[in-house]
Amino acid sequence: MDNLDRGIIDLLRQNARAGYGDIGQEIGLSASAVKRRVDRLTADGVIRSFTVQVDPAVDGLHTEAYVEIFCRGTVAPDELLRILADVPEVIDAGTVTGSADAIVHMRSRDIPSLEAALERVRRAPHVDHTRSAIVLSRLISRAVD
Amino acid sequence: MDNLDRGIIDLLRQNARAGYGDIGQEIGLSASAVKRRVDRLTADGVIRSFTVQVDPAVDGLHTEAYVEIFCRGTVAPDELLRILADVPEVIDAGTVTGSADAIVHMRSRDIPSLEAALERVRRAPHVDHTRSAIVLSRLISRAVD
DNA sequence: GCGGCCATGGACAACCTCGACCGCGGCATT
DNA sequence: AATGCCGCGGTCGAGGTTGTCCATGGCCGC
Repeated sequence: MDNLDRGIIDLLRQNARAGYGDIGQEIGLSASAVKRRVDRLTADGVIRSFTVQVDPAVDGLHTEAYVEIFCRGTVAPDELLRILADVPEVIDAGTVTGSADAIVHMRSRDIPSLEAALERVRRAPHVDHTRSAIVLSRLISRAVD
Repeated sequence: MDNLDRGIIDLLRQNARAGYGDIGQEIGLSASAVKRRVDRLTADGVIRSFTVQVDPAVDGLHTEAYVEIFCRGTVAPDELLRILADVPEVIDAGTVTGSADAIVHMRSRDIPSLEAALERVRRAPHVDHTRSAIVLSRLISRAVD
């Protein structure tokens, strides 16, 4: 993981379909050297996946919420992960400091489907209650993963 | 925007470097038809960009937090946007229902730099106070934008 | 029915990918 | 210093992919 790798990743972030030759020309490497490095970065898990950013409105995913999860007793992160992994509406989630056990970012088609997804989380074992904040207007969306 | 387009986007989400021929075989279209549709989707802004998902730990961005922002009086979303756009640690943010005015997802190198970024937000005009939940362990990270 | 419109599939040249092979430089061992 | 090893980059060529062209066929309004 050197400056060359970082340069390759920067370029791929801008355009993941860029040719190896083009990338190489940019950072001063041959096409095959670039491919080798990209393969290595992918195998090592540095590059998790090649993907596309799609306009969320097109998916009809207008409705978002941040949900705090409060559990009964102590719950291992693995437990929470198993619950949340089954809910596709969950975009990102993590256990947190503070009174809540976890915060979950959800995105859904509309309020009813968001409510349905929320209900699935609420019904999970150990989950005591949740506290939702529905997103009114998205201000910033810079997330890359 | 039909089922074919949706199929193409689904496949590209899984692997943005997939060949047009492969995609076509999957959804029942020729390579050229697929390319045309991808070009159109890109031109129309449905596909915003082709990108890579990189392990955040590699960037040294280990530290995350969800921050609720409470303002004095009423603040227009534009105002909040201007404040938050200047803070690169902000990954995503939105105004929300509930007692907080906005929720902000931040990612930073370490606690001190997170604190510094938080301080910039707190000092902004109209911001009364904030409430932070630092992420202990990331459970899910499916966000694509 | 007819013409225009649009999307598809096929064909082909240009281009890119990807694996094999080779050379170079650093490093440890002898 | 010489040797062998290892990682890394360059070059090359076969095979696959891309991107453009054109002909075809469905669909709609006239």
